Amino acid sequence: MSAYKSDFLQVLADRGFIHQVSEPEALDALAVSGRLTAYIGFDCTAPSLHIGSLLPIMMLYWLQQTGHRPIALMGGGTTRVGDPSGKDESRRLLTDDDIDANLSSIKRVFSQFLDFGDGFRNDIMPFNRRPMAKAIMANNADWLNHLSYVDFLRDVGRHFSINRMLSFDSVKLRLERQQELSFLEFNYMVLQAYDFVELHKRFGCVLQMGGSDQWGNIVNGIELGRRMVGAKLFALTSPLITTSSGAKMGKTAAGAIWLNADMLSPYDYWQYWRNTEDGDVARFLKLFTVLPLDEISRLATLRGHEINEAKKVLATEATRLLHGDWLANEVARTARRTFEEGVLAENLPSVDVFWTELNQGLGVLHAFVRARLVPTTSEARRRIRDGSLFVNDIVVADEGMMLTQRNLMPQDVIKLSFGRKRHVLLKPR
RNA sequence: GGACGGGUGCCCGAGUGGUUAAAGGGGACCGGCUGUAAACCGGUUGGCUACGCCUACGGUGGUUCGAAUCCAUCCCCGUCCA
Repeated sequence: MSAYKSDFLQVLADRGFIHQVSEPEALDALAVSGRLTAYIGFDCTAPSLHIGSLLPIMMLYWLQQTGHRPIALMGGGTTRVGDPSGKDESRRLLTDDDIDANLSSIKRVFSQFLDFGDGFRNDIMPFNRRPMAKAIMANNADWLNHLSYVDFLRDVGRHFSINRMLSFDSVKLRLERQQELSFLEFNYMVLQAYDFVELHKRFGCVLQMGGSDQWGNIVNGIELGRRMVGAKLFALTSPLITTSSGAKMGKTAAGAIWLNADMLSPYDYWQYWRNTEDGDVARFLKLFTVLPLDEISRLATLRGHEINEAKKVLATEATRLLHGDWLANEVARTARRTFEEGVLAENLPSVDVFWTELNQGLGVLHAFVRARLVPTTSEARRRIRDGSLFVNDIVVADEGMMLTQRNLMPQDVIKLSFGRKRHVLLKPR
């Protein structure tokens, strides 16, 4: 592991955040000599970020914890264009209303990880020798939306070489695969480069971070900064995180692992981390928790069924960061009761039904759809044939089964399960 | 504007008049084994008021007893030409 002099780079390196750094020695020296301002951009393509964005967020977290100043840049402007990097086809364009709605819904999550001066976070890290710098939230719509086209072309566009742009992966891939790349998307990298320069001018930002697929875009920004304002800028990218069996992170039955609680419950979030593959536990502890490294290396020595302890720590710590202490402990307890003690945990995700429905009898097929354990009644039928639906832990044998008050457990709930892991309580009211 | 090729289920991709809700693969999910892991093995993968009905092969209209498959037209994509 390379030895950096700055806490910032050393922590990121130790924890496995670094894929590539431009001019590491110079950046390291800069980080030692004073406070850096660095940014990461986040697109507003969905109403919530998902765990793919967690890695960049953690980089901003460590940046701040090691005494520097993070900027979370909302892509209110760039989302109107659409990043072609790593995509085969262009996404359909989002409306401005969608983007606005997404943006405001995404913003909230950052205050869990960063201190914007609202006093919400107040971590004291041992290596934090400087007073904490307030994080900045910016939105590139503020400068991109009002650009005048010809001025922009003259000031910025003249610094870009089409020849070179064509050689970037994001572009090259599309062309090679004979997938269309619109002029609109082609401009994304220009706008992103311009963001970097703008943030440099506004806030003295000298470093852009991002996923490894952003390297080309970031380097463009460095180049533009040098040409336009003679700035010395830096790039730092994180590795693409896949599970040890090679899959991309963040896919599950229900879809993406969202960070917003209204799109994925803290319980399900905890479960996601709890089900981490053995081979990923140590790596994920370093990336997605803030536990000290010696504690992590201790957990990493666990083998066989003992590694489950480490997974629980991972799940609880990761959930704590996003949802806070109280919820993290609560969902950990719920999981323990459900999976280890085999008793009914009343805090499992639940769905309300009416007493009158139970009086009349509620068909199992519909009950499972209501609980959102299966998407359709057809699916419910298939799953019953598979033997993977359970009512109160008893396999459902008859698709015509009716749920009534007789199915209520002493706690006045009916426990529906899909497979061995996913449970929802039906609560009459 | 012209020529040629193409648009099939979550994705890739077969299929050129009927037995096709559509081969095959990938992905995903469930089950078994286990440790709420991986690997492996098995199953499932359009909807519904369900032994029947409905929707589906870019859109619309047509030919036919019958169309993803044939015809017309429109839209979209790619390659080349202007």
